[in-house]
Amino acid sequence: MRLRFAPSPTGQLHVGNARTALFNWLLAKGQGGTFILRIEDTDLERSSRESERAILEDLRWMGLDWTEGVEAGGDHGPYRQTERLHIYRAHAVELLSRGAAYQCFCSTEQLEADRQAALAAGRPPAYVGRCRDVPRDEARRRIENGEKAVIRFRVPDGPRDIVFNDLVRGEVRFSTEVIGDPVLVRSDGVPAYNYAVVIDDALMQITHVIRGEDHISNTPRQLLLYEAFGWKPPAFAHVSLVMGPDHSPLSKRHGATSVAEFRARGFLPEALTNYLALIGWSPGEDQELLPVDELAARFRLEDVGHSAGVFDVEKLAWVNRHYLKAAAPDRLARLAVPYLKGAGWVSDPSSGDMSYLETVVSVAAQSVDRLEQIPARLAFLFDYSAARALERPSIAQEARDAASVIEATARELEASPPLLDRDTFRALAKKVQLASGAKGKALFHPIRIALTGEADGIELDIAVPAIERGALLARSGIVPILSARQRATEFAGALAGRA
RNA sequence: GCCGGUAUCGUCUAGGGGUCAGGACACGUGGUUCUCAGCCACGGGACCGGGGUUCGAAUCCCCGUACCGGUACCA
Repeated sequence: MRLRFAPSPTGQLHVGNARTALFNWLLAKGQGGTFILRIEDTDLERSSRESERAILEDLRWMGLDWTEGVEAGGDHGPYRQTERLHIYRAHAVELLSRGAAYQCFCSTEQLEADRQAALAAGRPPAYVGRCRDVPRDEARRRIENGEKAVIRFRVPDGPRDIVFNDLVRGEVRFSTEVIGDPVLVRSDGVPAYNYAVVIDDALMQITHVIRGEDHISNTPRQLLLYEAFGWKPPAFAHVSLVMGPDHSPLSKRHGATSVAEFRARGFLPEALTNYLALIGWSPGEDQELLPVDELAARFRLEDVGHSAGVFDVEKLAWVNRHYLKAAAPDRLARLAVPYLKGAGWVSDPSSGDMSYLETVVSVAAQSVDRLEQIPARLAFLFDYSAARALERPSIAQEARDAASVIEATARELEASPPLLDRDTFRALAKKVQLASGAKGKALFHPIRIALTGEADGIELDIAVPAIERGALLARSGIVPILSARQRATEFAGALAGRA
């Protein structure tokens, strides 16, 4: 079993295409097949090496590795279409010599006029075949005179149904009557998609073509080409497209659409792949969250749904939360560093800094949707300011009402060693309770406000020791973290100053 | 216009001639926690419409409607 993903390097890898790539990869992985990566860069104006590089990076990030193709090599290369021009040329010459293809000199203006006329008459706007019967030597003469021509495939005469068994949709049928002679080679000598794809899939011995539904009506043309060459066509499977919430094709105005954007927002690759697999396919047994090798083991084309699916960012976020909770602390810390740098709190973390970050990041990761939200969750550590907190009316109000708790906290902390674990913190809270008479919410919430500067956040039992350990960090690649004692003193002072 | 495809809760889906039409996300209510998030429990919510076949249709067939794709010297 040989499968391929063949993107055009004309922009970022779109999640819809990523899903198509994933389906190919899952099938190859699950069935012990080969997954091949080919680059379809025949659109010279829009293609770029930069896009190709970005797409390859996105695929690798998702874990969709290939053992044959661009940058991997293989026996059926080259794997970039612009490096295969000689191959397409040779096969076009063969078709021409057999009369299965012909040169067409029609101008674009003429073609457009034909199209409008056909539309007006209620006929399919297919090429009328004006140049079909230009004699071979006349064609040669015109070419020698410098006239531009495209090479068209000669669709066999007479109405005939082209039928194929689509592995996800079942039998699909098209009449040759609605198929105009397709352009194989453009006037600049570059092959058109429908031609290059057939040559490549055949020569690369692709056995299963899994692609987007937008290619389904190309399939009969391609089948005709396989027939003309006497080649056995691969099996085809057309998967539905991914839509936006309004059920129109997923596009920029729906927000993020590319794999790179989701990565930048802090989605984990295993979350994206797991979620993408769930659009139009179900692993069964009411299970949804499965490791990728398990997905591959269960994946079957026959189980792929027929209808288009809406991309649901909320559900992706839920899947991501699941994997965020499962991720190893050292990995989370590493992944969070760019975001913490972005906030200006981390520059060049030492190994001591990293082990500190491991503990705090992995706690923060328990309660966010995405890595991008981790800085906000950890702002209490790196960006504490009593004065700034008290500028917020609700916090100022609560602090005034609980002034005795805050003062007691500052006083007790003066005499206390650092609160490096939850028990030490609890013991201090107990002393504050005895001194102030407050308990429960009236006790802990003012302490939270004074020590974190925020009204909500991670559990105090964890937050306070994190503050204390941060304050003890050697001068490092992390901004200084104020100790609980400093915070309580600063807060009580600021509160008294305002009164 | 023509050709092709598709249709189960708001969304992703399971199922499929007789089911209380199942699960997940989201949503609502309650519980838990100093707080947010989370977690737990409970709850509301669907077979596109019309015909036909059948004892019985959401399921099979036909028609319609809606949506998506194609109709390129784009892929």
